[in-house]
Amino acid sequence: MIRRNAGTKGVPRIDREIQILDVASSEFGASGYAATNLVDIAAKAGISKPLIYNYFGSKEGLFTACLDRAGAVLADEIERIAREDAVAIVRGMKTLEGIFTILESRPYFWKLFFDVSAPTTGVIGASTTHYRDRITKLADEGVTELMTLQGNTDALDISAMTAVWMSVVDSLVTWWLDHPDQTAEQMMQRCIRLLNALLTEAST
Amino acid sequence: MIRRNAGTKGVPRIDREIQILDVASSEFGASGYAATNLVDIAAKAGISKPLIYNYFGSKEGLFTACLDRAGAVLADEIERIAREDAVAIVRGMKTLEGIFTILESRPYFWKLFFDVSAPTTGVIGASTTHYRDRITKLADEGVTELMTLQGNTDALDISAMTAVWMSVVDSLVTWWLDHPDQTAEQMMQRCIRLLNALLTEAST
DNA sequence: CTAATATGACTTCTGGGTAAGTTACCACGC
DNA sequence: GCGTGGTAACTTACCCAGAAGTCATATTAG
Repeated sequence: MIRRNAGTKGVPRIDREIQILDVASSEFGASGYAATNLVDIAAKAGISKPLIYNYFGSKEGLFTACLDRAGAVLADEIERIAREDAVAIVRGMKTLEGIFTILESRPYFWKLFFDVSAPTTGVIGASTTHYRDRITKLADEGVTELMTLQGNTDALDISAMTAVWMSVVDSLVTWWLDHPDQTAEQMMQRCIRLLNALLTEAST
Repeated sequence: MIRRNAGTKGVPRIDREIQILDVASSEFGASGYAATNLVDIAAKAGISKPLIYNYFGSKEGLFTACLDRAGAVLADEIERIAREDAVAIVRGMKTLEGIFTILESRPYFWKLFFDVSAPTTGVIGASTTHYRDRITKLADEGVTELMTLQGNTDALDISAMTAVWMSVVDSLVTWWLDHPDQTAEQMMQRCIRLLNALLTEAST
């Protein structure tokens, strides 16, 4: 029997993997792990489902690969910024700038680590926890610095503040997604204005 | 044939519905729509799956019922607070307090409206949009007040600030879910401390 | 007796996963 | 240059577990 579309199309495995990961990350990020199915991903990538299985083994494997790629990129960048010597709010703003830059072309990266519909066990749970911890640790570090300057060293307060901070980042990225005409520079200026509005309002 | 568990157990429909909605809301809230299955919900409610279908028709119907109940409770409370005369940050804190109080015994209510794994079409999409819009409108109103006091009436700034505010609420609720021993009162005190830390730090 | 509450056992269908084969390319001997 | 065999890239057509949804029937309160 003749299979019109069978056979190699000359795309090297590494390129195809990246292409699949791009599609998968955006689908997983947009709809969550459980609501995403591999046939759709394959269709959007212009390939067939078994190719995904050849390269990633399973749905879990694919998701884990997405997590590993996104986690490495994000954590590396945030770590780089943390090594600079800014503290407290200035450090926060610098981190924000770095994250905006990283996420500009791949906004869904961030969402992968906060997907409630993904398994919390097995490799996915392990990978999620690993990268989320790595990022959270850095955020926690910055928040601890800021809180300590205020004499507040309560672990729960710091933990909650860290969660809020991460969420603020998330919301700004999401907002940016809905306003793609904005540049990174404009986003930064906006953040400064918003911060000032909050601070000056409170001082009255 | 003898069916041990068949027959009424004397539980009126309305009570059973509430009981099912409680279990379902917490399951949907914790794992997302797509990752939740009705057999689990039935098991946790101590009933059989067909009873859910008798009362709610479908998985969609059950989720919609969860949304309608949670949405009404949340939106009513936030509207009530909006009618008070607090403005700016004070209004924000009062809203937060109201939300915490409402959510104390049912923290998953909030999550239902921000479930990316839920369908965006059909009755679920309509209900989600309806309540989310109702809540967002009130948030927008409060943020506009605050920003106007600063002389900032830029629509994009207000829109971004609203997104950040909603996300802050979301993150606090999520954090609370991870720390279920905390009371609404403790959450409120914590928020006040966090706000102060931010404000005093910035003024130095 | 009747209506409401309730279930066991079924069907249907979606979506994860697989077996087996097709096509293109490249290295190598001649 | 030219068969030829090995390998990498790729697909069709299928299997099957599990979750959505249905039906006929059982039990009991009033």
